[in-house]
Amino acid sequence: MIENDIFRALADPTRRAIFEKLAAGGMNASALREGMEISQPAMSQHLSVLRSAKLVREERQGRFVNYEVDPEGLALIAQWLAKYRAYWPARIEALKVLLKDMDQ
Amino acid sequence: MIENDIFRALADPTRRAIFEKLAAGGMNASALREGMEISQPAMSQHLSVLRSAKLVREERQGRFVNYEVDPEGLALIAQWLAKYRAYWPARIEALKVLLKDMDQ
DNA sequence: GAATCGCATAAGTGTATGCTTATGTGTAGG
DNA sequence: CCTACACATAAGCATACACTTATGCGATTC
Repeated sequence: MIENDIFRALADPTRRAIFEKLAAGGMNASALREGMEISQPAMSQHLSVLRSAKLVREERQGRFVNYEVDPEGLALIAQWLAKYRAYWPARIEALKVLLKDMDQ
Repeated sequence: MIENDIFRALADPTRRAIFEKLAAGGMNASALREGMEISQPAMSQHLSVLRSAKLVREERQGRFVNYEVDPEGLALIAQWLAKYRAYWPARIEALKVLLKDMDQ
């Protein structure tokens, strides 16, 4: 179940930080480690978890591996969230922003 | 960090099932257990986790405790998701549904 | 082609998590 | 009040998880 992979992946604060960093622009694993006080194997393992959750995707570039946000994971979260739209409060600021951006 | 509580709460499939059940209508803990093969303490513990994640809220009714979906948790997920709207694919079906529902 | 670099994988370890059984707490009813 | 009921909490246990160190594997570079 992919939903399980997604929520489990996001349950770890380090992985959310990695994801947020990637959201600002794709980069390789070494660049991701900069300023993050995390070992190389740990980063590799986190990226593996994010990858199987479809939150991140990789692209080999020589001996580097460039990582970037995978929209598929985000879309799946949006789908999950949409199931409960009956319970969304009418005027949450985030939703207004969301609406404005999607209307474009 | 509430984000942490939310994603950790949703990382468990049993808790997502409980949440989904409550989304169909509020009910007490005993009613929730029906058809779920889960012990009474386990249910109580799961509800406690969902409660501290603001995904569920309680309302005492005599010796029963009625549980229902708390919109606050869902709104927080929406906020988190909104941060990455730049990566949402243009025409995901779920997002269209989402947009349609939020408009008007 | 040997060394180095970027990254993945293996194996081991402490801690968190979800369960269990047992017990506590508060409310309703006879 | 005394019992029964709905639920919460405590304590213990097996497993999952995030980390570590060590090693493997391609790809570049000299």
